[in-house]
Amino acid sequence: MSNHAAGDGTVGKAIAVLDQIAVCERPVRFSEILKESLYPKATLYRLVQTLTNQGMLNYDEENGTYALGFRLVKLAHSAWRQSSLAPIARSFLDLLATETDETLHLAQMNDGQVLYIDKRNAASPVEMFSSAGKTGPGHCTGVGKAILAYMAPKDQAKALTRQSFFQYTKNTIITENALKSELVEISKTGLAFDHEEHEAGIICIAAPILNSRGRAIGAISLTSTTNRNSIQSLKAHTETLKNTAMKIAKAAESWQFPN
Amino acid sequence: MSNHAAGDGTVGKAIAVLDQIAVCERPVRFSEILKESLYPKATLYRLVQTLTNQGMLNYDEENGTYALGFRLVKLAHSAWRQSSLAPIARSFLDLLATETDETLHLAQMNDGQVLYIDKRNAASPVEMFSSAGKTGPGHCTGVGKAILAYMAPKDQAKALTRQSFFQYTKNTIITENALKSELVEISKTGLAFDHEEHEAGIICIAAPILNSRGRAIGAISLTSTTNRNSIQSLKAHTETLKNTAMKIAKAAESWQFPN
DNA sequence: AATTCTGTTCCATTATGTGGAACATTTTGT
DNA sequence: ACAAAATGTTCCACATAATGGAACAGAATT
Repeated sequence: MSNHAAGDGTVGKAIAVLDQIAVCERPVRFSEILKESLYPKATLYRLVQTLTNQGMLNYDEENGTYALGFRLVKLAHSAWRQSSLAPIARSFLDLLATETDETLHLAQMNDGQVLYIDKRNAASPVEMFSSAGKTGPGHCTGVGKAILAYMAPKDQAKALTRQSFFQYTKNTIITENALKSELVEISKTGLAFDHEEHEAGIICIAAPILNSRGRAIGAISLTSTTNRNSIQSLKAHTETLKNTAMKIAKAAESWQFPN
Repeated sequence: MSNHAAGDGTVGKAIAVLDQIAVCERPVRFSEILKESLYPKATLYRLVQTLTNQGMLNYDEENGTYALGFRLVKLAHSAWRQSSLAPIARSFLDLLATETDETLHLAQMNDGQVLYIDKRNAASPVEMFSSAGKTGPGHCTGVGKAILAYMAPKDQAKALTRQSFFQYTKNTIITENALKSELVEISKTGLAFDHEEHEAGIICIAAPILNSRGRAIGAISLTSTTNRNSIQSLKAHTETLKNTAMKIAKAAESWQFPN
C-alpha cells in the first residue's frame, strides 16, 4: 500500500529526510521541513529526533534549526577512502597537475549523475569537499560523457534515462539521440570534450578510466576557460591525460584485495 | 530492555551498521560484518539490503563485498557546505596560505573528537594523514586543545571524558589534570601548541575561532616539521593566525540568516 | 487578552521489523 | 567425486517499534 518513490521501511524514510534537508542551502526549522515533507508531523518529529541524537543531523539550539550533521562528513570520509578511486588516483593526479598546470577533475558516475571525487586546481592547491561530493549532470560534462560512452549497454541505457537534458548553454546536447551518436564518437577516440556545454566559457577534455573489460569506472578531465585556451590547444594534453587515465586504471586493477 | 550503547530504533541500528563498515579500511563481505555485529543474521541481512538499495552502501557484485556508498559522499558535501565553517573560512584560509606559505588546517569539534574540515597544503607538501572528514584526538592536537580551552565548562567536561589520552609520542599529555592546566594556560594566551604530541616531527600553533560569547566554534592551525621550523619560529605567525581566526569568527557571526 | 504559529507529548492501532530455523549456494577438504 | 563447512538468502509466526490524529504547551504577533 505504500508508494513514495521507492522508500523502503523506516530507514528509507529517515534517509529521505536527510535528502530533503540536504537540498536546502542553509539550516532549516522543523516547520520548514514539515511543509515539504510527505510525513505527518508526529512521524517527522520522531525521525528528526532520532537522526539528531544519532549525529546525522545537527540541532542548533540558538535558532532552533537543523542541518546535516558531522557524522555524515566523517562517514563520507571513510566512503571516499574505501570505495572511490581518489586514494588510488591521487599521486597520478598530482603528477598530472604539475605537468599540465591546469585544473583537473576526477569523477565517477552514480545513478546517472556525475560525482566529483577529487580535484586539482590550477592556481590554488587542494580544496577537498568543496568539490569532492559535488554532483553534476552526465549529458553535458566531459567526464559524464566519457563515462557514459564506456558503460555496458544496459547500464548506459539506464543512465541515459536519468539525464535531464536540461539546456545549460546554447551548446548543450538536449536530445538522447544526439548524445548517443556523440557517445559512439567518443568510444572510437577514447576522448570526450565539453564545448561550453555545461557552463559558458568553460571547456574541457576528458578521458575514461577503464577496467579490464573495457568499462568505465571513472574519468578524469582537464578543464580550462575559453579566455586562456581552446579545445584545440587543450588537445596538446591528450596523450598525457590518456596516459594518466591508464595508469590509474592499472593501479585500480591491482589494488583489489591488498590483504 | 534494549541497551547497545544508545541505539534508538531501527534507524539507529542501520547507522550503527554504517559505522561498523566505516571502520574497515576496505570493502567487506556480509559474513565479516556479521561476525562483528550485535544483530542476528536475518536482521543484519535486511538492514544491509535496505542500506544498499538506498545507496548508503555499495555492493560489489564481482567480489560480493559491501562498502560505504556514494550517497554518503553526496550528503556529506551538503553537510560540509551547510553546517561547517569551511565555506565561510575559505577565502581567509586562502589568504593566510599565501601569506605564510605553511600547511593550514581548519577543524571543528564533534563529540570530543577533532574533525578536520579543510586544509591548505604548503608548497613543499608535508605528507601527513589529514584532510577533510578525517578525525583526530582532542588531547594532543593544536586545534583540539585550542577548542577545548574555549568550551563552556559543562561541554568541556563532557569532551574531556571522551579523550583516550593515548600516548602517541613521548610528549603526549596523558592525564586529564595535566591537560586541564594546559587548557587554562591556552585560555590566557589564546594560542595552543602541539609540541610533537601527536606525531613525532610535527609541530603546530593553533588559534580558536570564537563566537560572540567567547566560545570556540572551531580552530585553525599552522603546521610544520621540526626539520624546517621550531615552535619559536612558528610564533612569528601568531598575529596573522589570530587575526585570521578573528576574521573568520566575525564572518561566521554575520553569516546567520542570509535570507 | 486573544490569535496564530511553532514545537512537543500521548496513546490506541497496526504496520514493521524481528530472529530462529530451514533452505540454497558456493567453497573447502579428503 | 563426495562429504563437510562456510556463506548467503528466504520464510513466517510473533512482538516490538513506528504510526498519526488529536490534544497540549510556548512563543511570537496583533
